[in-house]
This record gives sequence, structure tokens and C-alpha cells, in this order.
Amino acid sequence: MDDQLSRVFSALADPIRRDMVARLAVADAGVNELAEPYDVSVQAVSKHLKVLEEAGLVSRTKQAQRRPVHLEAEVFDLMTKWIERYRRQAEERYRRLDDVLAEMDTEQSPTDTRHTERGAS
Amino acid sequence: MDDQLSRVFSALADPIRRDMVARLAVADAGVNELAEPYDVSVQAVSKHLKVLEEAGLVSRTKQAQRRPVHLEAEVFDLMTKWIERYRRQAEERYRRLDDVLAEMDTEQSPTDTRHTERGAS
DNA sequence: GTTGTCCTCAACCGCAAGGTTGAACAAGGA
DNA sequence: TCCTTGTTCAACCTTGCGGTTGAGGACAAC
Repeated sequence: MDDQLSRVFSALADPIRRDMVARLAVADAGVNELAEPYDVSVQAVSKHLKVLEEAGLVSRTKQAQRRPVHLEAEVFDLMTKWIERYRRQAEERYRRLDDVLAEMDTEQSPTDTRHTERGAS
Repeated sequence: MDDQLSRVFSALADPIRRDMVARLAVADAGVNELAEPYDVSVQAVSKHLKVLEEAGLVSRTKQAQRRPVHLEAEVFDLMTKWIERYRRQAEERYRRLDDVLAEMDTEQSPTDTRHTERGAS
């Protein structure tokens, strides 16, 4: 858990933290406000926020005695880049494999053995 | 750690597992082959693969006594969708905020810059 | 058969993560 | 001043994760 990518993925592995990110995408919020929907203590939520902050996903600005939490969307790019890189690489592999198979089947009927694409929801 | 999204994020939070995914994007591989570069036992790597498999990121096909590991790229879409959704939402917020600020600038004197908080709604 | 290779299962260990409660701190309001 | 609100810190507990070693199962080669 040393590099940023690990911290970001790890931070988003928790359902509560993902939900907090989802809500912070709509509007900034204080800790109490954030803690309200969940069945855990405010201190637990404060810990979750610390994790998100250390991952670079949120920032807290001191404002009076409140500490509004703000979503930092830039870190998302880090993940997206990582994901897209290897997904594209894998898809490229399949494409090449399909080419090879197609070449082997030049005399035969062109059966499409391509992998299912973009299924999940 | 019940839903798939949590499993995927959690699986990719580990540097070794991310590296295995990176290598599997290039070519399928056996467990020993995968374990070779790392300074851990083969059993540990086997456990890592189990985590990746339960996250739906890889599949293992029985082939003789070997069990080649294959990367399943579809699950990446699950993450990308989640990430893009909230990033877009956050960016939309900033865009609207900028519009509001621009509107305030056009209607008021540009010396009024003390109110810079990015408040909710 | 026996051996060797590849892999997984089981039991264990150390440590960090996520939860709790109780106390403390900072700042506004009475 | 004292009280209330919002938040964090500290200590603790339990669970799960990543690592180990040792044993065992499946299959190819001999």
C-alpha cells in the first residue's frame, strides 16, 4: 500500500467510501452530514474520509469549525489510464488472435469466435 | 466485500496483482510462470490468482496438469463506468459553478472576489 | 507401477483495516 | 464565561489479508 494507485483502488474497494464519493460528486458536505445515512459512528466516517484524502480523492478545507469535504476528480484519471492501457492491450491480443484464426480458416467459413464485448452493467 | 465492484477494486489494490494483470494482458501464463518474478512463494501467487478470479478479472482453464490463466477484460468496463459516472458528475458541477461565477462577474464589479467558497448547490 | 511437475488446500502467524467508545480540541453562540 | 456543535485523537477489539510451511491431488513421463 505504498503507491498512489494502490491507495486509490484500496480506498474505492469499500462500499461506504464509494457511496461517499458518489454523494460528494453531487455536492460538498461536512462529516456529520456525510455520516448521517450510514449505520456507523461519526468517527468511523471520519476515518473513511482520511483514507479518501490520503488517496487524493477528496480534500478538506477548514471553514469555521466545519470542515467541508470536496471531491477531487483528477485522481480518477490515474485509474482510467491504468485500466484502459491493459484493456486495450488485451483487446489487441484478441484481435490478433482472431486474425490468426481467420487466416487458418481461409478455406473454411469465417466463424466469428470473438470474445463477448462490453457485457457487464 | 460482497459486491463485484468491491471485489474488483480490492483485487487491483495490490501491486503484485496489478502487475500480474499487466503481464496477463500480454499473454496467458501458468502459475509458476507468473510467480517467477516475485519474491513470494508459489502458493501466495495462487492465492492472488484466486482473488483475481473471484473478482472476475481472470479465468483458469484446466489443461493437462497446467492451469493457464487468462485475462478477462470485460470487468474493466464495470470500473470505468463507475469512475466516469462520478467524474463527469463532478466536472459538470464545476462547469456550472464556473457559469455562476462568470455570471456574477458580468453583473457585479470584478473587485468582489472575497466569496470564493465552492459551496453546495 | 514410480517419479516428477504443477498446482491447490490447510493450518498458522503478524499486521493492518474497520468498527467501537470516551475524551479532547476549535470555534460560534448564549 | 459556559455551552453547544463539529470534528478528530487515542485506545481497544475483532476480522480479514498476505505471507509462510507442509501436505496432497492430478496428470505426464519414465
